[in-house]
Parts: sequence; structure tokens; C-alpha cells
Amino acid sequence: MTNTAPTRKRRKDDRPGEIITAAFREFDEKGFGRSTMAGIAERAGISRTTIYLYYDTKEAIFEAAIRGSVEVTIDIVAGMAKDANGDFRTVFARAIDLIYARLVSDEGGVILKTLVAEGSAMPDLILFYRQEILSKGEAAIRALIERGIINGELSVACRGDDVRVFVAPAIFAALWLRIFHKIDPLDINAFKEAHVRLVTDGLLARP
Amino acid sequence: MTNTAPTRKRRKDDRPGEIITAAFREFDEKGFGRSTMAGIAERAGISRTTIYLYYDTKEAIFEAAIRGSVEVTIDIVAGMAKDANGDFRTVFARAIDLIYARLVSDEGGVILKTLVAEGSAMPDLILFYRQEILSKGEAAIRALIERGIINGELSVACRGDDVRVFVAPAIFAALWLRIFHKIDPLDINAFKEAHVRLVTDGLLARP
DNA sequence: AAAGTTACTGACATAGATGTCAGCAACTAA
DNA sequence: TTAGTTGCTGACATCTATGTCAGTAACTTT
Repeated sequence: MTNTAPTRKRRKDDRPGEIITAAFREFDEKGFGRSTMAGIAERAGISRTTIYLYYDTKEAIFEAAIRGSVEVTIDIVAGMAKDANGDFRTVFARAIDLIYARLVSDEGGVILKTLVAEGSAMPDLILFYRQEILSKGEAAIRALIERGIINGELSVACRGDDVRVFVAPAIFAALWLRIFHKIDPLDINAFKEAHVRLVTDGLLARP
Repeated sequence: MTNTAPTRKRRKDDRPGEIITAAFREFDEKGFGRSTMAGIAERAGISRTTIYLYYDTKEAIFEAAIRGSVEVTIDIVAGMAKDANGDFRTVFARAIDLIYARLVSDEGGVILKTLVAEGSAMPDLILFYRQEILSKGEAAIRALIERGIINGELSVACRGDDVRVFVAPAIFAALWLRIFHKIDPLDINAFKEAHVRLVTDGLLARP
């Protein structure tokens, strides 16, 4: 048997997803700026010019990826709202779990990193991400806190605080993983627990 | 008087600094990846080829900038150690002030953003930044906390916590300013106060 | 099985950034 | 003033990534 490997395949429906997956690996390793269509094509195992049949530019691939993460966000926010009846510590810990799972994942992390890197050059995407992803998550956290205040669990003082402070360590952790983790590992679970403990209790000893 | 503007100037000693300043603006606006030697030169008001007399590559310019911020870090750490005798809240607030001032500045912020963007492509710089900048700051914060624990001000539980959690909101704020601030401003002072309040007190109401 | 459709590819042309180098202009010293 | 030094520049060659397009191979239909 000669066993000549098929030189080409035709897979119109699968291509977009394959290209995005390949692009993520390329963006992650090289950074968006140094990534090329040729590099993405190679990882996807197709010819460079094939990509143009589906996406016009690198930016278009990235945009498609971001738009795809809108539904993921909706799921996460829904997950936060579900079973939000426990005490604040429990509910918040669950919310933080969901956020970390997303941001620590390759997809969420690379999107975040790429937005930081190239955001100034793509104002439309920045706006989209802000409106469809970040503000949804922010509102969900705000709701949790408001519930806690009404419960009497949380001090009223924190109503005026910028909600972003409470989630910031998660973003920090996601970026750390992509940049310093190889030379200086970060224990995600320990960090996550410290995060939750900080937000609920703070550092000062309670009398 | 004819007042013909001088076509060229010769300023060997000032050039490196001028180039770095111009490069920062270029990196900030275009992102490191889209920045070019031509763009930097234009901002510096010199010919593109002149840059090569001082720096071989874009990366070399960025590296010089990072190395320059080592002494800034030393100053900051020294500033934290100075007058570290007040109660924890006061001392920590002063430390956070110094960190924000640095990270919110154009120089500190652009370095941070660029490292996030291009770090995977420059492992040496990542290592350098980690060792000479981040770990210095981390150690300083850790010292503050240890003092608080010994004082009895802080609960012993937080000794095991990852120190990076306590500073993470500052990094978040620095990046937010560079990315989302135009479409969704962040009130730095309010954010900073919320940060300090969170780290000291947490959210849960104190009995 | 033959004709028709189309996903895919290699080859070409273009644009933009890089790096080099000989020559010029600005400064210095005598 | 003049000769010497050197910081600076424009022009050239190279290299890399992009985008297009006609042709080919794989699949579909009849």
C-alpha cells in the first residue's frame, strides 16, 4: 500500500474555529504584534491564503474571538446570580471562582493580554469589550455587594467604593500567568483564597 | 535678519534621553508592536538613521528605559522604609501613594503595558524586571506587613497570603488608565482610597 | 461516471520597515 | 581662517508581511 497522505482537505464549516484556535496560540506565544498570517496558517495546518477566505486581517480574527466570548460572559454572570442566597463570603467566593476560571483559561487570558497590548490601536474593540464583557461582570459583582449591604453583612461604607477594586486581583493574576509564571510561578488557588479573604476581612485584626 | 532655522543640530549627550522620551510616546500611542524607528525618529525630530548611532533596535531602547527605572524603584522602596513607624493604615497608605505615582506616570505605565504586550518575546527583560523592580517592591510591602503583625495590628493569618494580592489593584489601575480611561474614566484618588480601605478593613461589617 | 461547483493553494506584485554607507554639515582646535 | 573631527543624513539594498488571482484538487449532483 502506498499510503499517500491526502494533500488537501476541504472543511468549510470547521475552518473558522480552527483558525481562531491557531491564532490564539500564535498570539499567546509571539504577542499580537509579532504574529503573522503565515504563522497562524502554519499552526492551523493550512495555506496562508486560505485564511483570507474567512478573515481579512489579524484584527478580524481577534475580533471574532472577542465576540465569541460574549456568550461565555453571559453564562458566567448567570452563574453568579444563581444560588446567590448564601452568606456574602460564600457567594463572593463562588463568583470569584467563575471569574478566575475564565481569565486563567487560555482564551480569556490571551484576550486580556492582547487588549492591553493593542487596545490603543483598536478603539472599537475596546469599547465593545468594555460594554459587553466588563460592565456585565461589574454589574453582577455590584449586585452581590448591594445584597450584602441590605443583608447587613457588609458595611454601608463600601457602597461608594469602586467595584473594580474588588476584582482587580483576578485580572492581575491572569496577566501574571501569561508573563511571569514561568520564572516565578503563582499558586492560583492560594492566590484566589487570599483574594477572597482580603475582600471580605481585610488585613487588620478583628477585635 | 534672515532667521533661517538651523537644519541640523549636534547634541550627542542629549540624544539618548530624547530618543527614549520619543519612544515612550510612540509606544504609548501605537503600542510597541506597531511602533517603528521612523515613528520614533519623527517624534524626536531627527533622522531615522541617527537612532542607530545610539540604539540598535526598538528592543534596545525599551531595555534602556527599563534599566533606567531601577533607580526610581530604589527611591520608592527607600520612601516606603522611611517613616514606617505610624499605624499600619497610615504607613500602607503612604506606600500605596508612592506605587500609584509611579505606575500612573507615563513612564511606569508604558513600561508595564509594554511588558504585558511583548514580554513573551523578551524573556531576559522579563527576568530583569522581575528581579530588579518587582521583587524589590514586593519585599518592601512584605516588610510593612510583618511589622504590622509583630505590632499586633494585623491578624497573623495574613502572613501566609501572597503579598501580590495587596498591590494588585494598583497594577490594574495603571493598565486601566492606558486602555479604558478615555471611554470610561477611573477616578484615581477614589480608587486608591478604596484600595487602601479594602486592604485594611475588607468589606464585612465590623461588629 | 461525467460535469459542475468551490475550497484551497502557489506564484506574483506591492508596501513598509530595517540596516548600511558614503558624503555632508556642524563643531573644534590650531 | 583653515584643517580636522564627528554627529548626522539621504539614498540604496534587503527582508518580511500583505493581498490578489488564476489554476487545481476535492467534493457534489445528476
